[in-house]
Amino acid sequence: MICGKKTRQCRVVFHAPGYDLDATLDSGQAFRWQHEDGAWVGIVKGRWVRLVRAGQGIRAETVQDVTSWDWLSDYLQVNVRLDEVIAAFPTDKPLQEAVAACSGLRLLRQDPWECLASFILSSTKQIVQIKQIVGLLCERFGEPVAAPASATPAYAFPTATALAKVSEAELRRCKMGFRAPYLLAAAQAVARGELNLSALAGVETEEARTSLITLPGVGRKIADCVLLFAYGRQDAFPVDVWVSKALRELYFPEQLVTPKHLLEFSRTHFGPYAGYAQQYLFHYMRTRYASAP
DNA sequence: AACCAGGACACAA
DNA sequence: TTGTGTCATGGT
Repeated sequence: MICGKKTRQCRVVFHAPGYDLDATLDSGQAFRWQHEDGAWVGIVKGRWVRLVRAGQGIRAETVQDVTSWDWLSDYLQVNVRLDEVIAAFPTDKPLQEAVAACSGLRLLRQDPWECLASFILSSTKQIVQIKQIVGLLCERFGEPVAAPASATPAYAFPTATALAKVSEAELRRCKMGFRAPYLLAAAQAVARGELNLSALAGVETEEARTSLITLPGVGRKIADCVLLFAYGRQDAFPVDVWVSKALRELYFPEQLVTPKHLLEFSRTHFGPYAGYAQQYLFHYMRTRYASAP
């Protein structure tokens, strides 16, 4: 680890051979990363971070001295043995093709509140639009975060407490439309302690899912996103329009399959890392025609 | 310019 | 239990 004392900048390199930053940071898990001249800039746990591939590793830069990098290695999940995850996948052709096409794609481990709020805003929105909404939300209601002078101003993701005080009309000005009352209700539930997000880390997946679904605007799909992307429940399998399309086209071509059947299939077919498999299928579907002739 | 987007919900049948 | 309309907004 090398720290530049004069500039207060601090750097580290995580050994992460094969880690695909582009796929991971831009695959609809997190919505705050921006691609800027070959690097990814984002805010993690209230810190400005710049990430860039460096040989077999990922170089990270912050603006403040950092004594421990656990917060970032945990977020990026650089220590997860991806080969073991993939080795545990079923060997069916569709999934193997997805794995081959998206090699190096990983699941992140995000902050529960940011993840929950972001996915409340995600319903029937394209990823670019979700990024825009989240960006506006942070700009208007998030605390300023120290960033390099040359960088654009940075803001932390607004806390539940901060958002709980905001009016629905103000939220709607962030272009979130009918999702505004949902976000506000979630913020208030968390701020009041009616929903303890920290406590969810210690309960069974099904119980955590039930708790999340009590929130208005949070159904099975959004709950599973939070369980998978924030709580590391790798058996959670969010089925959105893309994953639904992937399952239908790749596993049940020319067949009528109910959503319930798809959910049942997802629970039984993909094994202990079903959530990981889900992310590969999602990204595969979204990118497979992108570079086609 | 229609169509669709990492859905959820109330209500109908 | 399963199907349909609605919600708000902007990209493609």
